[in-house]
Amino acid sequence: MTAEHAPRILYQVKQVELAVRGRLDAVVRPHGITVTQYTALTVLEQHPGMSSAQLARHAFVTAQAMEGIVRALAEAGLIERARDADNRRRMTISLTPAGTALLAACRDDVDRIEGEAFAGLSSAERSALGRWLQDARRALEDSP
Amino acid sequence: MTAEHAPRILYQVKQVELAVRGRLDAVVRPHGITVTQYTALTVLEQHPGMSSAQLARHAFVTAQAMEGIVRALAEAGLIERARDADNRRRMTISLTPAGTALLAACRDDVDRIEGEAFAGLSSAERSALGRWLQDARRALEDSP
DNA sequence: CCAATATCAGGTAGACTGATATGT
DNA sequence: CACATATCAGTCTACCTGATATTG
Repeated sequence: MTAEHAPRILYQVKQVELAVRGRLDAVVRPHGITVTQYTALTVLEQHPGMSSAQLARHAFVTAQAMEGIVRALAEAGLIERARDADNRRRMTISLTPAGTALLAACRDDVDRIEGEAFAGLSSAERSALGRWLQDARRALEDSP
Repeated sequence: MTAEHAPRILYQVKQVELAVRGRLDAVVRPHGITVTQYTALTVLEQHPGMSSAQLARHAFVTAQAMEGIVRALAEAGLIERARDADNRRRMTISLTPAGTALLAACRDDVDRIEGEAFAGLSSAERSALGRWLQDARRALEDSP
């Protein structure tokens, strides 16, 4: 007889991410960007002045992969790059007004998706969930 | 003054998934498959006899996208397809011994990654986390 | 005839490795 | 000279849309 393996938490994380991706795509696509590009934009909103290389490390991808995403956002006029005065090999990235406006235009829809996903959770439970996920990310980025 | 937006739980889910993907890639790549292919294999392990179309719905992708993944797994000799006797337009998929062996060979490494990610959580907390994520997936798949 | 399934064909996005240029 | 950053080029995987054939 075969042992019943309980689904791994890692697997369930991926499943939620897959389900979210489709919903998020429907929200951001009409604005002309992809989910990956949207995510980069939200990181820049929280951390203005990041470089492409920093964004890449943050997303666990190579500098080259992030380059393409950043270029697409720049060509769409959603971000601007400028040489860092202190470190002239670096390009700091900031949102343009159009980039800020795009994020604002998506916010309610994204909040609605999050509301649906975690409708059954209390405020305290949501805090715990957020904290556990944040700890998981940190644990995984520190160890390799 | 700018309001501080607490990072969304959806965002944190994606961050964990990104962090996991890199680690998982290092585990499965030496076996000649990608993370996406590995995930499909684990679904088939839990649900033997699924069709490609069912796998596609499960992963929130089109039948065509899953087709490519399934074909790659079949060409690698990790799965087998057979016409469903009851419904001859369907191809039911099952793991080959090589597919089962590959999953077994990865299991400890994947368990180790999960252990690192959620090292700080008690058994009860892990259960709660798994349940909340499962509920989130269901809520998102039911609503669209 | 319509719905589901499998599959072919072509296109795009995002990931990789490798190579190059430049600034610290 | 070593290292970090930005970027070009080529390739692969995983998505997508559209079209076709078969079965229920």
